[in-house]
Amino acid sequence: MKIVFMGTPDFSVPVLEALAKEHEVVCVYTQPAKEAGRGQKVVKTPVNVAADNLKLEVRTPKSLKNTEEQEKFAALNADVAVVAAYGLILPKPILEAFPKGCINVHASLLPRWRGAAPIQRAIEAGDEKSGVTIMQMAEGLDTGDMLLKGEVAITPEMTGGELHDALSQLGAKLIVETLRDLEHIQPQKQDDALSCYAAKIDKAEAKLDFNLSAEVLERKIRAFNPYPATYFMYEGERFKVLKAEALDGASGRAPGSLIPNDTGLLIECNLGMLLITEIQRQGKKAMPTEELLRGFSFKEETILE
RNA sequence: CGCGGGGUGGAGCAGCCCGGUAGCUCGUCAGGCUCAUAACCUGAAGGUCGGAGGUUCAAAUCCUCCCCCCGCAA
Repeated sequence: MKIVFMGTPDFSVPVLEALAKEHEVVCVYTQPAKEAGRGQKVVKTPVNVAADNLKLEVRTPKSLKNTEEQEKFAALNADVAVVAAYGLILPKPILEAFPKGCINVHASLLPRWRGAAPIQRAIEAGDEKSGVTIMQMAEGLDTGDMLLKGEVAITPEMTGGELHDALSQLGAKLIVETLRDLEHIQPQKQDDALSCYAAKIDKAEAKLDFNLSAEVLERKIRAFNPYPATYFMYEGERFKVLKAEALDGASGRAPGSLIPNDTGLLIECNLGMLLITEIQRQGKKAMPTEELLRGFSFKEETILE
């Protein structure tokens, strides 16, 4: 089949690569390269880099709302467009440009977790499973008819990064299957009553609030690992928290208090205690808390805010 | 030229501002104690202080350039 691929971050790359193996990818749409990172260098998106390696044509329009871009898109005369975390709203003329329309690879078991950050939200909410849904795109936000689904169990230790990678691989596998059997698949409507939305991750959420329970915090820490990574402030310095264990019990101290102990960095929460097991100081690499504590000490009477 | 932190024996840190024989916690090795131990005691090995220049009687410490790592912000 002739396919137009639309995607942007790392998540989309395996999907593009899988498609390129079996089909003719006539063009790749991705977000424009922009200034990013230290030194504000202009950086191409991961999909752009992958497409370059595959020697595919790349287009990076800032918007698809104008008729000129829409006509250029339609002129590709593809059979279908595959969209995976592209990051742009697709107007109706785009959705209807090709015979098979636009098919989306979404990182959740729809209708649960429509929207921008389904991977992190699923872990944060304590879901026991996540997955990928391949769907026919419609005008609403992730509301189109579903074509194929695959599940991934969320284990008690799984991080956002790990789930991301697993879903990315699964998505690549499922989109290939979907295109193979497209003629025979019966689209299924989503039950809007069961839907919920995965709001974008706000940086402010990444700061740990010890007035929450240890259990909730542990899930957030896992969900936000590796990005954007949760943190707390200690004497003006930011400490990223990558991993932790929620423990039962209480020390009787105020939430946020450091609890002296032999094991490691233990923090009182509103309910339960949090044992930080992997941590990262500013300017340092992430490391087991145990290692940091060999050369660095937190003052015992500290109460983190 | 977006802002900033850091590279010190195997690991994590201190020392650098106020140049002058390299320190702490842990690990490793040897010995001791012990029914025993990731416990305790004693001793030992191990570092051209990221690299190259410069200043100086003397540089981990001051100056210049380079390499690598990371935080913020996007």
